[in-house]
Formats: sequence, C-alpha cells, structure tokens
Amino acid sequence: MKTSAKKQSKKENICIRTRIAPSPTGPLHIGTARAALFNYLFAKHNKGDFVLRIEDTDIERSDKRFEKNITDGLEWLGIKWTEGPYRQSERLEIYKKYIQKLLEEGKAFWCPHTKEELTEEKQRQMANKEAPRHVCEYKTKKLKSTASKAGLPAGRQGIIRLDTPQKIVEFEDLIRGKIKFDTFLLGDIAIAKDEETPLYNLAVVIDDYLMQISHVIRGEDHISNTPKQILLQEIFGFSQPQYAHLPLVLGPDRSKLSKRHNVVSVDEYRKAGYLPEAIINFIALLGWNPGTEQEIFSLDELVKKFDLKRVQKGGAIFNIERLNWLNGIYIRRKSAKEIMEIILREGFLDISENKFKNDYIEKVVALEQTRMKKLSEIGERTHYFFSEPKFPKSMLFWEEKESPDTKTYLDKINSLVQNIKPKDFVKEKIKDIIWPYAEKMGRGNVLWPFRVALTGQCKSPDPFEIAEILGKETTLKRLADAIELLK
RNA sequence: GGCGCUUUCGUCUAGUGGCCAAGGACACAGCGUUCUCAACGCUGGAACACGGGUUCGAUUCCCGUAAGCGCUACCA
Repeated sequence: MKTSAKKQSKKENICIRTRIAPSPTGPLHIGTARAALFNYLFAKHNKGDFVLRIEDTDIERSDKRFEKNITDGLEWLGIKWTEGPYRQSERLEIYKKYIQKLLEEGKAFWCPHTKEELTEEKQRQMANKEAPRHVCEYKTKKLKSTASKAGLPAGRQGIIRLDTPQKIVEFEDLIRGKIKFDTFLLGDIAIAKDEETPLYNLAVVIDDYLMQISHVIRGEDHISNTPKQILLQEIFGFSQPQYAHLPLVLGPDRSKLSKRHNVVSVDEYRKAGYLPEAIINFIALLGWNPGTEQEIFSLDELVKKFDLKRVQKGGAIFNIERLNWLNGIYIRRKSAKEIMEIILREGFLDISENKFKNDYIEKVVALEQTRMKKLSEIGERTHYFFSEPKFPKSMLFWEEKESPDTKTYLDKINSLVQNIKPKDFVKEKIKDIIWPYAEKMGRGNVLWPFRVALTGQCKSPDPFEIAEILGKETTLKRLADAIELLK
C-alpha cells in the first residue's frame, strides 16, 4: 500500500498507470476481463503499471469468494497486475478524511431525504419531462458533521451529497473525442452514506488520484459517471486522468452482456474447456483490431501491437462461434501432451486414475485434437477408448443396408488382423494389410463396420489409428464382439 | 421522460474523398480429399441505416432523421 502514500510531486511524470477496479459482487465477468486486458495491454505496451483494485465498499453485496474468483480468473488468463490488489474496504480511513474535509469546507452536506421522497421527486420530474435530479434544500443549512447531523429531522438517516456546482464539463475521450455534460442535470451528487462509507464516484476519484492512475480505461457504461468524477477532481484539486471509454460487450440481442445471456463468467468458460489463450485472443478482437488481416495473437503480440486508437466505438456482440473456432486453433497448436495435462488437471476426463497410462491417454487426445472445439468434449468423444462400446447391430451396416456380407467382411478383417505381428501393430501397417481388401470389396463395406466395431460410433477418426491405440488384443476382442452381434 | 454514446455482410471487422462495381475472418452453402467425422484447400451468397447538403466525385466531410444501446441508486 505504499504507492497510495506517494506525494503528488511525483504526479508530473508521464508514467503510464492503468487499473482494473472490479467489484466483488459476482464472478469475473467476460466484460471485466476484456476491460482488464485492454488496461493491461495499454500499460504493458507503454512500459507502465497495471493496478488491481477491489471496489468492495458495498459490504452488503461484496463477497471474498468473488474476489478470489476474480483474481483467479485474471491469473488464469495471464493478465498479471503489477500492483495490488488494493481493497477499498481497507482504505476507509483515507476516504473519511476527504469526506470530512468536504463537509467542513461546506462543499458537501447531509441530505436527510428518504428514498421514498427521492423516488417521488424523480417520478414527478420525469412526468414533467425534466431531468430527474435532486437539488437539496438542506445544502444551505450546511450540516457539517455527524454532530450536526443531530440537527436532521427526527428519525432520519441521511446521506452525504456534494453541493454540486453548475457548469459544463467537457473532456476528451481517447476513443470518442470530446464529450460534454451539463452538471445542472446531475443535481446534488450522492458521495457517501456516512463519513466512513464513501460511494462509488467518490472512492474512485480519491483512489485513482492516490494511485496515480494516468489512464482510466473502462466500459462505455461509465461515460455518464465521468462528469461527476471530474467535478470531484476539480473540487479536490486533483489532476485529471485521461479517459478512454470502451465499447460494450453485447449479447446476441445487442444489449449489454449479462447473466440473462447465459454464460458470462470467465470461470464458466474455463469449465467448458476453453483455453485462456483463445479467450484472450477472442476478447482482444472484440472492439479492437490491428489494422492488418492477422487474426491470431498471443498475449505478447497483443502487447506489442495494442493501440487505443484502433479501438472501436460501437459495441460488439460476443459471438461464441468465433470463440469456438479460435479455441479449436489453440487446441491444435498445443502438443498432445500439453492438452492431456490440461484435460487431466481440469478434470475433463472422468476415468479411474491408474487404469490407463498417460501415454495411452496422450494418444487418445492426439486423435481428437483436430476435432475438438472444447476440451470438455473429450469424454463423450473418446469413451470407447476407456470402456467397451455399446451399439445396435444395425449400426454395423454400411449405408444402413442390412447384408450378410458385413459379417464376412468382419471375419476377413479379423483374420487379417490376427496375422499382424504385435510389433507391426501400427496404423500404417494395419492399413497396408486391410486397405487392399477394402479396395476390392468396396471401402465403405469394409471400413465402416470395422470402425463401428471398434468405436460404436457413426463418427470417429479412422479405424487404423484407433486400432493401433487400442492394441491388437482389444481390436480382436471388439471385432469378435461385433461378429457375435451379427450372428 | 432526461442526458449521453453508437450505426459497413447474420457476427467480428478493414476502409479516413477517387486505388471500393467495398477487403479479411467466423458462420453458412457447394466442391475437392474421403468408410464416417474433423482438419485442410478451392468456390459461392452476403453489408456502407435513411434523407438532405458540400464536392467534378462520397462508405469516407457537414446537417438532420431514424433505430439501437448505456446511464438516470443511499450498486459499482
């Protein structure tokens, strides 16, 4: 926490410092992950710092488990913060000083209105086609401290508001250009529940300043908070960070991606068998592009090429098909051993540990690498390697044409396989021996039942590769079982 | 309702006045390779929201309109 204590003499340097400030009220959201990535990329690209700050001032909704989920998720993705995590809940003393200062200077005041009164006021204003805003008559009374809070009407809790100056606030957004707001429309901004409990806009301003954040890169949904924060900065005499508001990540209906759009948290993607590299690559391209036709990027490449100028203004739909494609690419790019290790570590394959050796599993994985879109598919795709396939007799017939010849073909394959020496039991050799027969009798006639006998599947890799992995003994056993089924 | 932001193929996007009868990728369709599936290769359909300007010339600049989205909490 030493950084926050740094004096403002340091403020002048052009050190790039960004931050991600998630609120631990839910698991790491894909949108938060993208904001984190962009902050990370921008900081890294400029040799700056990337701060993680947990915004947990709302004790009701914050949960340590979510904080853990968020930090775990960022680590898994490889988005490493260089500082923090700071927790706002541990910085209450700091905010308190600022709140008291505002109160003492008469720049903030206790507003005693109840939520009901406020709601009623808002409805009235909306009905009159006015901007909903609360300008409190109590600000002239300047109830400065907790002591004077006693002067509030009996039984009223109250909240601390800023005596909000009326002016036009204008700022230059790095992505969108000039944005203007009339603070008249804001009313008196709520800044704290009490002297110990700052609200979002206040805590953000104080922390961004103390942590010397140079660039605030966040979702477009924060644009309307920006004038409030700038006002606060001006009142405190803080320097203003640069702002860059990212386009939103959208659901298929073009509204902000949220729980009702099914899967939105990073850990759910992890559990579904997505690789962190694929997710990074995918979310980086959601609202940013390199200006070239390159589509595949490692994190390091992104750091090199990232530029805020190439960030899109319009929102981007989270298109799972594209993620699937990328995931497939990354699955194929890794070695079978790596994929196997991930599959085992993440528990995608539900098999008894010692029954199968790792190199057996690795071969199975290698076979499915070009076929899988998600690692979670491995079980359903390869179960026949770990247990006896069960299938109806009818499946053995090529093109569903029942024929007594099928049994003849399997008998022949069986005898051909039997004659292969154990040391020659590799796919090339097996193919050499069976292929001529298949050519002669019609490939489908021979190969289809062979494959079904081994896998019990209509779709699978070719039978030679499968036979090799299964081994001669198991191959013969399955052939025999299939022949038996045809009797 | 108020304020703000946005608008190129279904989706992600290239494009900064002529190089665009708009390029790439995903998805889709077809073909090739093939016992099936996948991978791979080739081919194809598919978009500048609308209306005015400015200009010799607008996807690109300006103004409107429309639509969508965001914010509108004693949440962040």
